Amino acid sequence: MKIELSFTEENYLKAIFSLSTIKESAVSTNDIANKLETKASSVTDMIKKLAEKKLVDYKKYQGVSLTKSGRKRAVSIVRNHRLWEVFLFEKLEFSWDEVHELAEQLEHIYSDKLTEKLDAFLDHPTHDPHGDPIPDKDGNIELEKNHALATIEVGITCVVVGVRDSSSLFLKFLDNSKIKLGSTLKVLHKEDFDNSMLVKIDNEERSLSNQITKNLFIKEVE
Amino acid sequence: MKIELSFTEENYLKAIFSLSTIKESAVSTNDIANKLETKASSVTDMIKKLAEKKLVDYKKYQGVSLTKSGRKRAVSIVRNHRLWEVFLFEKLEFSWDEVHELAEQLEHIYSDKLTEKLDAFLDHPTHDPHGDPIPDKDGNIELEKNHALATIEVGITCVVVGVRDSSSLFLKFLDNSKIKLGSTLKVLHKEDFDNSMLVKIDNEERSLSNQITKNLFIKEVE
DNA sequence: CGTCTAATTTATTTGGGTCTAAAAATTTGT
DNA sequence: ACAAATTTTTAGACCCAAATAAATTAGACG
Repeated sequence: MKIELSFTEENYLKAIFSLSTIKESAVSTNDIANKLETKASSVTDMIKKLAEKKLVDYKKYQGVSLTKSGRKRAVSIVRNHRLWEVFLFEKLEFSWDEVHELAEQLEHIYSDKLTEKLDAFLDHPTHDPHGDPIPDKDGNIELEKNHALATIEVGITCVVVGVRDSSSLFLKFLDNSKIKLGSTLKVLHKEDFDNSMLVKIDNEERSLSNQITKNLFIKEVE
Repeated sequence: MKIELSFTEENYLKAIFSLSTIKESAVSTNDIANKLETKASSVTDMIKKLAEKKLVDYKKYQGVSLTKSGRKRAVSIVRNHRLWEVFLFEKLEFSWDEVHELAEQLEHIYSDKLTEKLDAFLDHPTHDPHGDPIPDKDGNIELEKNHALATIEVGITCVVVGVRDSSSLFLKFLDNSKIKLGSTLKVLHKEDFDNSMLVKIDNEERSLSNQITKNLFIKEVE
């Protein structure tokens, strides 16, 4: 039923998936090479392999896109990755910045049963500790038009368009902090240590914890 | 600090460790080949690699034994394996016979921190779901003076505390036979002809072949 | 048309692991 | 103690996955 894929093949699928959510159009060889820190020629090779396995659609010089089954596979790896991140963060109390590397390993242990049991154990979480949405078991993934503030790069200016966590506690905090819908803010610095962020709001510099930034939806502005 | 080992190298270490707990003396090339279902010549090759990395002591034709650091590494893999088994069994509710295969994968994800956090999360378990002892973080492992059922005298009552052969085939057999950890059984008769045993389990009389009885660890009760 | 850039092909390399066949060392049987 | 049997080691080759450099080709565009 499910083809055995190597570690590397799975990483290519993931990369193509991630690039194609950003770019919409077919993904170029160079983009992939860039993302995976390898050479374009290597990418072409791998693409051919994946095309043979019907995981990507490939026409020479036209870039690649995932087929239905390729996408399915990619999404399920992402699902795995994010579920493990939740596990590591919530149950094992790893810190925010440690979970990614470990999940990179764990995501490749492929067993549908394991994934579903883990999902149930974690109480069907919808987002990982970085604020990224977890695909459901049918492969549906929340279309994030709205990025969490946590995912934004330094230097970008954006406006608040929503919240993920609508608890009164959180809303009260926002109120006190003078952050509201439509507030404009600019990302000045990201602290690797705890992933807190230094932002400028209303010409004031403020530090926001990851807890905050992953629950604030924003839209980039130019 | 810790050398990167391949999946295969780690499996050789595990195999050597497991064989040397049974045999006490140095482990022979053939035994390893047998256990790993490969050829003796391949084993010699790998042994040399491991010897270069100072993980085993190796003198030609004399068999191998683990060095201090080799043993340490092997034990930590076993520790990992068994902790994951506990996790899968207790938290994710996998059945007894499913956990082994998955743990075979998980054990190779090597991170001291992960192991220790997992250990703490599981509340420092001392035995895995098959009844095998979990080494502590310093690499000490409980010396099991578990007897195999095969060695027990007629008339004695005992409880199942583990298995020697943890193949899924064997575990499945036990499952079908309604024999599980903690099952109480009494030895009614030993058949000299084929060394099979007549035992009483759950008030039912059953005959168990020697193949079975020598792979079932039990503890005597009064 | 000529030029530039991105993509592809080809031929090699590297790393990891295994295997066969033959030689060498060890063990066993008498 | 010595020939026979067995185990272990060598040497050489093989296979696979993946990456690479260098040369070639396709497509875009003034």
